[in-house]
Amino acid sequence: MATPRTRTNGSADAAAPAPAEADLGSAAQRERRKRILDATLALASKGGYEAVQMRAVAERADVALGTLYRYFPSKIHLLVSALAREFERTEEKLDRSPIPGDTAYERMLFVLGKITRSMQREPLLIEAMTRAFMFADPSAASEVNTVARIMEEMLTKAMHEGEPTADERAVARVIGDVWMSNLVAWVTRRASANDVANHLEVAARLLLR
Amino acid sequence: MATPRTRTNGSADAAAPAPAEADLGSAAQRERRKRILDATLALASKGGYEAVQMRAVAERADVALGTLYRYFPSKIHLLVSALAREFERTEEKLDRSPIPGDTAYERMLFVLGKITRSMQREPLLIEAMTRAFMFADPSAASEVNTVARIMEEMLTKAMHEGEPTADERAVARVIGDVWMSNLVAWVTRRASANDVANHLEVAARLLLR
DNA sequence: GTGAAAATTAGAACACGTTATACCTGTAGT
DNA sequence: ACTACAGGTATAACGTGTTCTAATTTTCAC
Repeated sequence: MATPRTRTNGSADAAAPAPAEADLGSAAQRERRKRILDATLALASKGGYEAVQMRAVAERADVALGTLYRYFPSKIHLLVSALAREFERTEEKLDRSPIPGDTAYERMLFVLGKITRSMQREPLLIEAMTRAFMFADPSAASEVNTVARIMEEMLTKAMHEGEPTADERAVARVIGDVWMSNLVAWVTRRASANDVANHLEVAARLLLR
Repeated sequence: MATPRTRTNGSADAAAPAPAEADLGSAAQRERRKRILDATLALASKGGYEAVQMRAVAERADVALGTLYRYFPSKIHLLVSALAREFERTEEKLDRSPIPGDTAYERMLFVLGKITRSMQREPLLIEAMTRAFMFADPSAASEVNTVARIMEEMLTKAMHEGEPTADERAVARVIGDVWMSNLVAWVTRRASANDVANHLEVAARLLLR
């Protein structure tokens, strides 16, 4: 949701639509939302999930705690929304320059490598956003879905331009699944960045010949 | 860890080995541990992640809160340990009777179907354990690893008996990754049980010909 | 059996996500 | 300009995971 919602005191709002991206609201509101997400990223980059404390975010974004909750109804919504914004930016960047590589396999590896490297650059940020994504409950389904959709789009486009076949879509989804599982393993330090890269490469090879 | 640890007041004990399964400790301690895990399952089955409250677990298991924390240093450790125990039981059951099917693909689908159906039988329990698994931080890496290892074993054995090749191991890992991602999607209600089954089938087809 | 060490208990205390309360402010409609 | 009201602020309060403290009980070596 881009516009703060009037607080309906109903319980879980799993059903609330929340178009996930539409710059509704006044300029001041868009500005506030941006400050909140920026504060979230800054805190997450510095200290990971636990450092993203709602009081700290509010203070850093220069809004009241109640306002923070009006914009993002939970820490999970907040972090997953931040992740969604980052993914949107990443996708835009990817769209701007063509993906090098002669085969779908090569192009896929290129995209996976890009994401993996950005992961290594900001480990705490990734830890925070990954754990929020994975911990999300149905009330944040919309935000989580946005992220999942963008990831699938990026991986689908990695293979080639234009409409993908059903199988290509399936391959992209599987690789996305491998990516997410490995992200989780990486966050718990069960897998090194190298392990992640290797597993992704193997999966791409198995699926893309 | 099977035996309660003396409380070393160090911070994160990511390094603590905790052999993950060795029935050390007195009979009374094993009994306490069992009561705690049983209480955890009961509460999770009835109300999911949020119903597994540490005070409630302690009361139901008839131990003091401090004792609960001595056995399981966090709610995450507790739930992931419960998941590990369930997985061990599932693996034993699978080991007892041979897996039907003529091809690796068919046998894989059989095993996946088994796990998927048990998931539908206890949705709240699965929700609780999945979210804990996904949210885990490095301090619970050992417990999480136990679960991941068993899952990989089960999926590897699904293909055929005996030592798997490197590629078979890789295939099992990828299918495990798909499984975990879909569990997450199912927990947030972004995917129905049917979606999960379909995605697993497609992944198995793509990887096992 | 006895005493030391470890485990257990009851309960207080603390941290942080979340909710609630009471008041203030800016803006839109008249 | 005036008023009404949604949005914002400051702050208290609450719930649950986690930690701490001070007994008490159990276990184990001798």
